[in-house]
Amino acid sequence: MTEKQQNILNAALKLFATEGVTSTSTSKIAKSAGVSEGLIFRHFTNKEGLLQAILENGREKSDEYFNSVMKVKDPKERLLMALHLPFVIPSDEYDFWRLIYTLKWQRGPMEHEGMDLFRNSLRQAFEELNYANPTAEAQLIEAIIDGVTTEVLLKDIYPKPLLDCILEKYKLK
Amino acid sequence: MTEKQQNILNAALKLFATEGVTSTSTSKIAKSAGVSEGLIFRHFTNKEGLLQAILENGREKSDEYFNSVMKVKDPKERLLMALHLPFVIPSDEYDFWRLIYTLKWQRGPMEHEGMDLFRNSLRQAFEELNYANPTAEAQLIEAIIDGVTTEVLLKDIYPKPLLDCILEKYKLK
DNA sequence: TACTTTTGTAAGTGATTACTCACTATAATG
DNA sequence: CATTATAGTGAGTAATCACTTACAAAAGTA
Repeated sequence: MTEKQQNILNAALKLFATEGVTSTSTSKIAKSAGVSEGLIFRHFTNKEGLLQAILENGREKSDEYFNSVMKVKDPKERLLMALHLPFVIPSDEYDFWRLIYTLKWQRGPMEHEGMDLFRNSLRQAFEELNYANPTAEAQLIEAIIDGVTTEVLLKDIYPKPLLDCILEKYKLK
Repeated sequence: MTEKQQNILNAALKLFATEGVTSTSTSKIAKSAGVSEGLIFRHFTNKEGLLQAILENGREKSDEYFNSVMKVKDPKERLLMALHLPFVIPSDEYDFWRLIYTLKWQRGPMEHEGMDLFRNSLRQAFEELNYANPTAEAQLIEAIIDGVTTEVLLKDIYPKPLLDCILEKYKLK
């Protein structure tokens, strides 16, 4: 991976996240990355290929988050870990997650293998805790993580009081 | 409002919601609405004007939802009403709400007057119920409505078990 | 009926789009 | 050193973009 190749990826991620994929032209990316427009196509075939490269690049990060939750054995601890997720995203990853959340509405939610394992591990935690409807509970906690992450990415909030409210609902405090 | 004018609004809403605003060309809208492309500009000045017309058109709907919650006096009943919101959206409004949720990431969340009143009425309900941090609680319930609405709009879920889980967390059952 | 306003169209406009091509500079390899 | 593969450029391409303009049909109004 050359330096210019990295510049392209960085510039494209920032532009895709802030202005949207279709509103970002390849010429704008090239200008922002300080390379010729042709180089984008040499390295990434086309605009879609560039987007996919960004997505693959970030998938490793997201898998780490999911794994850090799944490896926790104690069910209560695992839920605690899951509910912390929105608050442990480092701000230099915000652009990537904004991109993910934007793409959801045009291309559907990301549904790779790791995501399924994550969902199952949550459901299993609720089963072990004898919740009445573990599947629905897993769906809800996913929705909460989703909604809270949206708040974190779009507004600037005070994490602590919000997290306290969440944990109280699940009696994890 | 002519029939063709309505056709344009309907076609544009559907295309904007499913493919995104910037990926939808005015010629595509015209073709889908069965009118000449020029008519779009006669009636709505430009593409942005068309989007604004759609948004104003839908604001009445959203205000009705918020008002139906705010007019409830009893705080528990009001929270109950608010948490029902994601499940009372009729499916013929899905396109509009998908559009709203998409735009959030490019143009920021919609922040009109009615939204502020809604937020305050939720905070006040938590105050009356003597919650420790009403502001954070209002933020959380907003995030939950947001996340659950996302699930409703993007996946097909069973509303009842999910709603049950939510109400149990707030001891509203 | 005569006149004005509104609604609608078809054929344009220049600018921008994603992408290609011919070519050069650099680096790796035998 | 000679050869070959890779990295990089800049000037193209046709297609599409949002939008305009000139003009006709329709509808309202006196």
